[in-house]
Amino acid sequence: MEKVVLKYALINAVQHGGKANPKAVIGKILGENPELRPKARELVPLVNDIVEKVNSMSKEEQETKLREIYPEFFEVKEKKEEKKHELPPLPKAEKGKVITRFAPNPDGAFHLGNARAAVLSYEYAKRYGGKFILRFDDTDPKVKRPEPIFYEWIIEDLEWLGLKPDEIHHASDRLEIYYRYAEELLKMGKAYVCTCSSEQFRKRRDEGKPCPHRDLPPEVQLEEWRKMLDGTYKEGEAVVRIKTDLNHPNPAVREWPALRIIDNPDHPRAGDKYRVWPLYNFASAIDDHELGVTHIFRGQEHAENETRQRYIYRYFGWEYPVAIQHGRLSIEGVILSKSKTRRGIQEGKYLGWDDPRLGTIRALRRRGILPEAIRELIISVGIKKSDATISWDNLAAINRKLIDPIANRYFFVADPIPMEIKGFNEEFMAKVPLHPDHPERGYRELKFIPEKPVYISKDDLELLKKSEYIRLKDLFNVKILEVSEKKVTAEFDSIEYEKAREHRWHMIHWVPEGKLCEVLIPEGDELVLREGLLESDANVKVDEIVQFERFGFVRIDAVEEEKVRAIFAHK
RNA sequence: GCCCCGGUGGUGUAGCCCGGUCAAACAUGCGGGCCUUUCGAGCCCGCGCCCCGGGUUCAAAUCCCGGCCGGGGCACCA
Repeated sequence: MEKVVLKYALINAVQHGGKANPKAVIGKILGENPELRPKARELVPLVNDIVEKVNSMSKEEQETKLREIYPEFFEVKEKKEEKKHELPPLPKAEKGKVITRFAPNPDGAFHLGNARAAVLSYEYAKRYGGKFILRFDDTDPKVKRPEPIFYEWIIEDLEWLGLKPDEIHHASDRLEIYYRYAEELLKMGKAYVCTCSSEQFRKRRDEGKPCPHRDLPPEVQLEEWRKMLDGTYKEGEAVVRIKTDLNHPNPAVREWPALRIIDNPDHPRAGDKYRVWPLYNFASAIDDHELGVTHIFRGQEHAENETRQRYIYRYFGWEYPVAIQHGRLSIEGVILSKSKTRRGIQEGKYLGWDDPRLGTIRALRRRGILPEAIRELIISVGIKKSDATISWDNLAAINRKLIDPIANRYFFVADPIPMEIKGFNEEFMAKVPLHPDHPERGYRELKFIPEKPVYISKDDLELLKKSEYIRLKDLFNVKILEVSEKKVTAEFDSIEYEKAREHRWHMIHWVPEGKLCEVLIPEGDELVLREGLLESDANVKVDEIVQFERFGFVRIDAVEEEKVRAIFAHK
């Protein structure tokens, strides 16, 4: 045993600068030799002893000794396998039998926060060879009123993200189904029609007392239910409640409401055909069962709803799906809230649901974020109950890796300033690859003409003030003579790139002439507009993601006759 | 007020269920270097974390209790 202890003590000492830590040594020994665990108590003094001896040796002695008793230590080493971000296995998941669903209310655009549930649902369904269902939970024609356009957008955005649903359902098509189950529950005495005012009801509920309608017989309940359906009761006058435990510790789950009346719903799909509408918990509970959903992914805010919905599952003897709640996902400083977004659009602050400052999927797409980047981000964030606020850097880093190889390079000069160059009297064609790592993609050409200025960016002015020489990238080296906000004067120095490198001269981009280009840069709540010149040879197309060298990656948003508009993605 | 969740470097995640191989991993960020006709990419080095306090144990990021902090729910919203 002493030998074993000595070995680990030496290893520990060698690994940690000559000083072994007895606790770590014991841990290591017991970790790798579980059969010694019962003897832990005897081991401690022994280890302390040996560690003390080891620590009094010099580093060289330790190493020599270790080499002598355990030479393998020096052979193995390294081999650090990188494990990819991967989702953990799903509980109770059987191959081919996993059915997940994404159930948005089409009352606003799909955003990154919603995407978390969608991506997880899709990824797991795919992983287990199951089915992914899109269900529009559009049962509130009043407060969170669905709008036709969002039904389309959600499908579009989902497909853009690569999450094509296997089935699409609309809760608003399924009212008859909810009615049937509601009647069933009324007959079973598990639900009742409550005509209390909400204040009255809340008071009783908080005291744990039943409402007077609760224990009326099923015949009466069905009679009342008719009156809800046929219009005898008006909006706000009656509601179907699910019986629960009146003393449930959380008053919020007691006797929760299942269906209510909306007088003139004017629902975008169902019109005025129905006046009794289910609430979220009722519709969702019924649908998840009816559609055979096995695994539910949803936000933490729904944790309590599971408790509510389980009552129905218990009454019908159904098995509740595996429900996984995740925390909220947001991006640093980006507004995701539908109501705030809507308000901002109405006030004219945002350009629309795809304003690049927003966190909607459409906005991210418009900025040049790739769907894979969003998926990767969400998968790396994983299933966690705590909220996650991702930084832009993080998303940008993932996205950059994806777009760097595909984005062609161009020179864009923001806030151009003319630079007059003396001392070079021939035309000179700069030939620059579209992508430095992929010359096979071709070249772009920038022609220098004597007597005509080239344009450089105001952003580089500081650099020019500090340097005596500078290289115009892919052209030649110049000596700076005069610098002002209006004009820069320079003198040709040399052509060779090597000279610039040798002297570590800074390199800036430039443009002999160009087309007008504006770049929209989202900066927090501001949308900064930068205007400048894009090299005239740039054959960019709408939707293309390119890199403006030394400026950043952008997505081309519009190409007009005389002007290109781009949206800034990230550095 | 009542009821649920959570808390690991600046940020995000892994580890926690089942205590030891965690002197805590990965990515991003930041600092430095190499390479490179971009301040891009790539490569190398460095920085930086278990919310606090008790308890259990030979041993706690991990289990238990208390506190603090954060998020969410308490709608005839989803």
